[in-house]
Amino acid sequence: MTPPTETKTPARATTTATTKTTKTPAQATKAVTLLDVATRAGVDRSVVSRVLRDDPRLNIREETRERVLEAVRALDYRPNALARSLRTRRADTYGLLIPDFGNPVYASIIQGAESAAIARDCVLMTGSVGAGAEQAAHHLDVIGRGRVDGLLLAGDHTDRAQLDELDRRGIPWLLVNRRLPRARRWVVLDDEEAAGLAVRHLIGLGHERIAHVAGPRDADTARRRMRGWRTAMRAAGLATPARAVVVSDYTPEGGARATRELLARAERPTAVLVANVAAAIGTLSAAAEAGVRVPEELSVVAVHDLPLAAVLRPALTTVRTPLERLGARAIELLASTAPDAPIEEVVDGELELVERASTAPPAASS
Amino acid sequence: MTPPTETKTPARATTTATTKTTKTPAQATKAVTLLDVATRAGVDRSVVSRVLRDDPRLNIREETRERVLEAVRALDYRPNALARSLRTRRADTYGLLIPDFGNPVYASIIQGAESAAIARDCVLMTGSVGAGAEQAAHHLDVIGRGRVDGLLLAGDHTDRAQLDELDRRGIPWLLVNRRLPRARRWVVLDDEEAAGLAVRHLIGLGHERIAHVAGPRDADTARRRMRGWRTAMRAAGLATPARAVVVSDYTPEGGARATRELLARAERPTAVLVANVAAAIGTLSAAAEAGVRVPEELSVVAVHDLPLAAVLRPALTTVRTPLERLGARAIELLASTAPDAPIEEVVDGELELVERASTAPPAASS
DNA sequence: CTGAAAGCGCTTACAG
DNA sequence: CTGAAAGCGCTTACAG
Repeated sequence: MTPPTETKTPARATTTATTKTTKTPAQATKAVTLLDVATRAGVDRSVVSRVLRDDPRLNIREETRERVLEAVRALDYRPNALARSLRTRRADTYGLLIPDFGNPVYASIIQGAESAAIARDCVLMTGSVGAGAEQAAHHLDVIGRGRVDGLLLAGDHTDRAQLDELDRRGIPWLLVNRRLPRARRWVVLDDEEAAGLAVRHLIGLGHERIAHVAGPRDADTARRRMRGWRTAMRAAGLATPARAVVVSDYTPEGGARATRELLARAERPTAVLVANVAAAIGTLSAAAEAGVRVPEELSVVAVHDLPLAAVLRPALTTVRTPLERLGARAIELLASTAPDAPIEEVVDGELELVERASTAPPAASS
Repeated sequence: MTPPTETKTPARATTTATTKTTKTPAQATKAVTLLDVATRAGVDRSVVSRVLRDDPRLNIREETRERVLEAVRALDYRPNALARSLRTRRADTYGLLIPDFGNPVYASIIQGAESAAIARDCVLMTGSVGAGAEQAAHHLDVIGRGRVDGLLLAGDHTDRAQLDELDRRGIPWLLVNRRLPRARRWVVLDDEEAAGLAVRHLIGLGHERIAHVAGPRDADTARRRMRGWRTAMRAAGLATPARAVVVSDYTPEGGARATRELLARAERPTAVLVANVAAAIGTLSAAAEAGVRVPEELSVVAVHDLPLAAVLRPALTTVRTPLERLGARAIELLASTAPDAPIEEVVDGELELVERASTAPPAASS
């Protein structure tokens, strides 16, 4: 009705460009809103909203619905997620906390979680906590501000106090790939079976002195893989002396260090199960450095497969684990389970021994 | 004033638990709101808000301010980020799109961007687009719904049409580690210099036949590294024939394939610059497979350093690049630059040749 | 069968 | 110096 007033700004022209003109088409790109769509379609905002969310309690003439959808298309309307979330009290966002983006094992978990989140029309926010506890604090703080509907906790930087804090704030959480005492919400892989599979492969090749480069003492995965090693050894009547085990972390450097220690011991093993593929890279490196030939003098097998494993020298035999499925399953469980209900799940199936060049029968020499 | 009414629900007791009781302390964990804090402190909500954001236009008695802060602490109040964002029209969130979480080069970029976002009290949302274009579409769609204040685009899945779409929606974007024709907002590393540094290292060792395992033809980084290789070669009076170049992608498998091709050619090089560290892993693998000893028969150097490089056999000589700084700088530029202003920045300094075991003088045999 | 209204939890110009 | 009010863009019980 009222035509755009030509605002003449005489003397007091300032540098600020925020003169409120009545719509300047090219500029400003003011976001299209529900009201814009409603106006164009000649209906109320609420009708547009209901059409878009397919409200079953909405009986509308097909013709009107068409008009609404046409307006949505014409204006390329995209509902504002923040406004929607404020109203519905659902952020449609899940958080995932990992130790470090550089760890390729977590890459697969992230990938799985991301796909599952997308499949639910949600968004995944992944943060790393690294070495610095202050980064973890930041993430927990942010998360407390209503930005996520739930939080996946992978990696070792979670303690009981943090879980209590999340409980207090009413934010559902789920431990991924690890457990914690008194925390009855977790989803993990069958680490024990993965380790067992690797050991049985070595035993099948004829090995008897099979060492274990284990993960960190306080890591839940490490304990379960160690148990798998021990159980499989005993089942075959083989000894599991303390000297056959050396503790490492899940990095190449750690694996190298641990392997050096192992190779320096009196009675050298003919084979070794490394608890983690990244550490196993270090094992190969340490063996080469010590002049120990793999697989002739030392067979090496590791838990978790990676594209990288195929391209190492020698190519690394691994146990493939469903890491991506673990991430996806974690989102599904988090999204579909009541916040106070326990979740205790071992992701099933899909363990597979990927035989490459790093394992072979022991040399006849012994 | 009115005491909690004891609601006796006689006959029509249903299963639903949402009987509106006047505060049930233990249960429900209703989020603390601004009003709760205001009520406890005996002031208006607006005062609390201003105290918390340190509004300079607020003159308040020190005593009152104390009371407010005390209430905030006592209730452990955390402002709702969604409500705040809706009002201020700032999501305090930046997006980052990468091709693949499994690529360790991007891990460093993410890490840098994450730290920078945290430093600005913002949140980073990282999504991967992988092979599937539909995942990219999902992310772009989500981003169009007001969830981010700006978007970092790393990786090759961006085309001009997507940028136009973002422009239309008024979402500031910035290309990271790549450029695109007619897209004047990017931040990159000094790829040319990085490649040059590597080549000069090889030349310094006495090499003359220096091949190049290049990146993908359409990758901007690949072109710049190739130019660096060529320029450094010519500056030393060395030839850069077409047969000295072989195209690869930035994966170990691709690097292995390309290197096999290179080694099969008539006149074998004594050294090779691999455009990317991941591809160089494949180069080592292919060399070993072909019985070509590194570095005795072939020196190998790659762009980008990784912890992994130190633990390969032989340990890989690399050019360390400030990837983390690239990610951090990208966030800073995105946050501090007007959406329509051009950004064309080469992250400066910090290139360093990390000499390990994969490079040595050429064998005297030639 | 459709519209008007209230409200999610904030921030911020505006009164008093 | 502090409070009341409007409004960000949605959704959803409630009227008519």
